[in-house]
Amino acid sequence: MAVYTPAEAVEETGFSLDTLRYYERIGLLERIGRNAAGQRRFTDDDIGWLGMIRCLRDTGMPIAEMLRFAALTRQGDHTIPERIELLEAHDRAVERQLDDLQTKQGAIKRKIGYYKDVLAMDRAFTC
Amino acid sequence: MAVYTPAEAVEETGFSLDTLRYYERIGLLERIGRNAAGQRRFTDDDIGWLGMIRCLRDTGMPIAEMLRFAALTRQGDHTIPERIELLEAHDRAVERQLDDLQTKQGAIKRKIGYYKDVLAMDRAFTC
DNA sequence: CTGGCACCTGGAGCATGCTCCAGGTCAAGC
DNA sequence: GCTTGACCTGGAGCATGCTCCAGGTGCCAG
Repeated sequence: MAVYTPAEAVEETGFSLDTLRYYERIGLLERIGRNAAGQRRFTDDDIGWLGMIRCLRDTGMPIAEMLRFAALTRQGDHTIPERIELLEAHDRAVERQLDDLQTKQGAIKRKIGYYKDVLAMDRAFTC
Repeated sequence: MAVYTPAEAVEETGFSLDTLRYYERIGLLERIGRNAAGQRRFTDDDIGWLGMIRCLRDTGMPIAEMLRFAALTRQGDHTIPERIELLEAHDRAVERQLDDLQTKQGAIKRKIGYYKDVLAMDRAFTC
C-alpha cells in the first residue's frame, strides 16, 4: 500500500493542498495519518475516497450532502442501503442537470445560428 | 407590445424580484422602464433578454462574462461577430461540461452497482 | 552549520451571487 | 380617511467553498 506526501496527493487528486486540509478540517476526510514530524501521509484509500469526493463535487453535490455520505460511510456496512438511496437521488439530479444543460445548449446554438443569419443577410444586402 | 409588472416578470422569468433588481443594478439589464410612480414595467424585449440570461446563467456562465455579452449587445450590430465568438466559446465549455458530467455520472452509477453487489453478497451469505 | 523548502496550525479573508432589511411612496378597496 | 399591498431605494448581510497568511517545525543539500 502506497503512501503519498501532500504534494503527491495534490498531484493525484487535483485538489489543492489547502482544499485537502479544508476537507479534513470539516470532516469530509477522516483525520489523515501523519509521519513522525506531523506531516500528512495519504493512503491509497484516502486517494480513492478523494476520487469519489471529486465525482460528487463535480456533479454539483453540496458539501453538506457529501458530509452526510461521509458520515454514513464511517458508520459501516449497515448504512449501504442509505448510501444507495443518496447516490440514486443524486444520480437523478445529475440526469435532470444533463437534460437541462442540453436543452439550454440547444437554445444557445439557435442563438448562434440566428446571429450567423443576420451576418449572412448583411452580406446579401451590402454585396 | 405587452408590459409586465415586476410580479409578472418574476412569473415569466423565474428570477426573484431581488435578482431582477440586482441584475439591473450591475448593468446586466439596461435600466428598466418605469411608470409614473417609478415602478418597473418590463417589456417583451426585457423578458426575452432575461430568457437569454437564464440560458447563459444556467449553463454556468459567470456574471462577468454575461456583462461582457450585454455590453457587446448594447454596442450594436457590428459586435455580432464578437458575440458569436463568445457564444461559441461558451458552447464549447458547455460541451465539455456535458462530457465531464456524463463521465462522472457513469462513475456514480458504477458505485451504486458496487454497493448493490455488496448487498447481494450479504444476502447470499446470510440466507 | 545554514539555507531553503515542504509542511504544519489556527484563523482571517475573499469571490460569487444573490437575499434581506429599513424606511418610504403610491393606489385601491373598505 | 385608513389600511393593505405591491413596489421603490441604498446598503448591509449571507451562504458556499475555498484561499491566503503569519508564525513555526523538521529535513536535507551544500
